Amino acid sequence: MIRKKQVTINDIARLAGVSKKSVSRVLNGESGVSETTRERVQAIMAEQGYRPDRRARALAGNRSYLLAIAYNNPNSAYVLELLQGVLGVANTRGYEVIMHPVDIETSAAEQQLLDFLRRSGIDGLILSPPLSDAPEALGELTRGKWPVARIAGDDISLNIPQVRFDDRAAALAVTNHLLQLGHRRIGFVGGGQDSAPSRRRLAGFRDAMAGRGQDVNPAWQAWGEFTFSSGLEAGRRLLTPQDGPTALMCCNDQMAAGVVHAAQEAGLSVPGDLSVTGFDDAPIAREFWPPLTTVSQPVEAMGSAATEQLIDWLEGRAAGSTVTAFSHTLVERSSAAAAPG
Amino acid sequence: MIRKKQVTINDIARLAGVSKKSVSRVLNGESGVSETTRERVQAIMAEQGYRPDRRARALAGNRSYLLAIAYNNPNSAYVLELLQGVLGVANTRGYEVIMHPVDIETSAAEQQLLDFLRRSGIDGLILSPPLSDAPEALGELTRGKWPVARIAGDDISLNIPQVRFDDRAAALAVTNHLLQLGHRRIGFVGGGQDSAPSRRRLAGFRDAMAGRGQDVNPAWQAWGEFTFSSGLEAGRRLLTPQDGPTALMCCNDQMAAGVVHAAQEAGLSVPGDLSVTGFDDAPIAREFWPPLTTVSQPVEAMGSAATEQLIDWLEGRAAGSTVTAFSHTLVERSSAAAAPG
DNA sequence: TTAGTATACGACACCGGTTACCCTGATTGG
DNA sequence: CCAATCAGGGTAACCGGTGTCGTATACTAA
Repeated sequence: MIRKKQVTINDIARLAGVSKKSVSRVLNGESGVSETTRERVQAIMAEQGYRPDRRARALAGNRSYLLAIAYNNPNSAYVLELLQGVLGVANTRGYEVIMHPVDIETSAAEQQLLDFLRRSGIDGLILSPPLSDAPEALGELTRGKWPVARIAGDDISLNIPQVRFDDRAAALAVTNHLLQLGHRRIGFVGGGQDSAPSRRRLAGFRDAMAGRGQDVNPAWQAWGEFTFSSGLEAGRRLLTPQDGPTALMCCNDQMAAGVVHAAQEAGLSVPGDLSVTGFDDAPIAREFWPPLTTVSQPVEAMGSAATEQLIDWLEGRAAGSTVTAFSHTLVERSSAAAAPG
Repeated sequence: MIRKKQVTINDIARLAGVSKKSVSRVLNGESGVSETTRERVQAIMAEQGYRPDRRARALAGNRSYLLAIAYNNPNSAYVLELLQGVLGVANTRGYEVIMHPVDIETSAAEQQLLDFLRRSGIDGLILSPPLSDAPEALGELTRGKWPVARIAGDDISLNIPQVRFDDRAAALAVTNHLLQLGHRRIGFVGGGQDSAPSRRRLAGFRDAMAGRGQDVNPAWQAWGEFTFSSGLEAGRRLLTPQDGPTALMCCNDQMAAGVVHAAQEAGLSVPGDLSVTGFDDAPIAREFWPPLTTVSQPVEAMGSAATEQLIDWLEGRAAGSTVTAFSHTLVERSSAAAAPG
């Protein structure tokens, strides 16, 4: 195929009247080059539009300039938004990014990821949730011996770069929002009873309720599977003809949508009779009717941060234990309004 | 980072008692090796778990074993499903895949893609819709001079590998479905008036109507932007209190969802009073209520096919003009039912 | 003054494959 | 019987960078 003859390091060296090693030094910002030489070489590189060949660099330097994102999130928009953030910093720092879907049960994920790490020849791996949030899926991977960064809510203070999202605070915020709207009879719809995010969100929910001296009614709690249909079922179970909740906090938008539908089935109007909140700000939150009040994560920024930290670590510019925390934004739409009565 | 000392071609050569060139020949299926030698070498490669180093191969062979997917589709699930198909064949054939989002207006896309092609050092590029379906965005790229494959509905018989989806037949099928349900007053909601898929789908719609001798009523046609809100507006415009359509065929699921909501606003029940069909089988089609009757594309298979053809072409195994056609599957859910009355 | 030590380079091997070219022995055709 | 051909295989250069080490020059310290 048409592969243009590129300018190589040899051309630059010849034009600058120095050895290729010196060009290499300039390229990598190493010391041992005088200021004048450095400038001359840089000028020539710019003039010739020189771009070092990634393949050669990779081979000689025993690296690949390839990063990967491991993902198993059913929310595609989340994955691509994360990718966007990762790509942004990776590309400006000379890396490419490959995607690595993980669709096996988490128990086998560790082995599979270790294998991938060994075979693919990537320089670093970014673990995204929910995979990254399942300790049993990681094990060896997060001991700091592998070039791995992690995006997850929990900070188990591992020796790898981590990006956190404070689920608990986010859940507290939505719940408070409902409380401020006058709701007192508030229920909770979790997803995957064992999932770490759900547990943290439940904790935040309880914090908020406790903060106002409200009891949490176990009869108003249900656990789904993060899907629309499980939300629908949860809604049908929870929305009893009498003594039902006036608001439901759901652990993701799909389930919230299901709950809204269950309410409509039961002849309840949303948000007139029942307020419902989602979580994540997935596309469905916007595309649903009524549009869902929810909380959003700065997903793209989290991707950028993780990548930045990972590359810094790989290149020895920083320790492998950086932790960056991000927080939510409450997105008020129409599925939550003042409590009835 | 822990980078295991890999088995190299030299090790294999030494163990097999041949030159590394011979190992290379075996590796690449070249001739000039006796059957016995070939088998011996292969046995040793297997035994040692030898995997040729992609970087070295890339450097020496002046290739990169990197493919890219250019995408600008707002439907994330579509993009990731495509990726799944692409990854499947790419990986088994020794390639990695990088993602390349394109978010600029199509007029500048061509230059940007050419730039990307030159700078990134990839071996091949897969153009996905809607980008790949906008002739003005491609130009030079699809003249057969660049290592590009295209996934799009139109076959303008270019000299590059192409994968087609027959939008017209799919639209015909959904429309026929509505006709079979007894509908006669059927409207059409397009997206992006100039978009090629919408035009083809309109053609299919007309085919079906003509096939039953039905007129198409221009008052029952509207054009949105492929978004929920534009579907909502279209629905509000079309669903007049009297003399309105009894069914609406929409060009994607988001718009169909918007239309359904408009119907509910207007006091119409779906599918009782109005049947609505979507297109694409996006997640929302399942997550919406009522779940949308729609048509789905074999997206993953299309990704695989495009990749297969592209690699075959790159490796000189096939001509660059292969065209593979795929067709729809009608997904009957609950948003379309028998015509009222 | 002399030795010691940074500083600023260059030479050269090397990363792990591929490409271009050469060599040898056996077979075949005339 | 000899030349041409071909299957089978080896040698060495090369792809475009980086790592290691040697060395000349200038500067510093004793």
